[in-house]
Amino acid sequence: MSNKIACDVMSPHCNIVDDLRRDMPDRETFDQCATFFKALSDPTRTRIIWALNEHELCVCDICELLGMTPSAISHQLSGLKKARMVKARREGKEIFYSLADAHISAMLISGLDHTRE
Amino acid sequence: MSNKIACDVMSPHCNIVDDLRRDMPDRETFDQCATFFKALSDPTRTRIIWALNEHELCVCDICELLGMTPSAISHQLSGLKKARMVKARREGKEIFYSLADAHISAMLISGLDHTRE
DNA sequence: ATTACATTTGAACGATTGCTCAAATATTCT
DNA sequence: AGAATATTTGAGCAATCGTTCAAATGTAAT
Repeated sequence: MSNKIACDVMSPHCNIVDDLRRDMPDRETFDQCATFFKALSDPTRTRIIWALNEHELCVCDICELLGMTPSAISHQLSGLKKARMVKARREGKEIFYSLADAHISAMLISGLDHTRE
Repeated sequence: MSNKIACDVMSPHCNIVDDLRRDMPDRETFDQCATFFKALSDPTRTRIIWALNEHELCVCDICELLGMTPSAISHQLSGLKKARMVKARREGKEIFYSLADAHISAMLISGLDHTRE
């Protein structure tokens, strides 16, 4: 932060800011929270999550549904898996994906609801 | 999409995919939904939204609270405003920001709850 | 009018993202 | 073993992101 502080330290809202600082969750909480929302911040991922919420699916089902490359889908799934939003199960040559827990789909649903006002 | 389709069109999950395709909301719905979540996908923005949910604040209050430049905060606020998550009100030299509607804070709160397990 | 303060703006930057492509890996069938 | 299918992996690339910096704008006080 190279600029000097924008407003006077003795600003009238000084105590409000102090109160907020006391109550505010720590940085790491916000970091994790933002990471969680990031999983839902791309339309390809929201479509994948929507689909997996309806049905366990293999990579190739998702490719067909979304009209995208196996590679593109696999990359996204691996990100979602690393974020623990999705889990995988092998069955022969296919790998079936499903949602890791209910929070994610609940969040997506309420995001979709909000979108449709 | 330049690769050939990954799996056989006559795959056993063919009807499932067809069913999903029928029920799936359209692309634009997912685009808007992802845009909504994108607002919450960065820790600076989640902290701003958290703070505004507690109190209407001017830019400079937020700067002080987060230890960031007015410019950085202003850029983020302008993004949030364009996404209609935040509204502004001028009072003399200061501009006070507050949340545009209750959905946003509800979403953040449940994200934070999920984060803390 | 001039100064001071609060905020915005736009260019510039390094970092990250989402995809493609080609190659690798894993599994099944013959 | 060898071919076929399903998926993953890593490099590469354009696009976007979040911040900084310098300059502009808007408002109030002197």
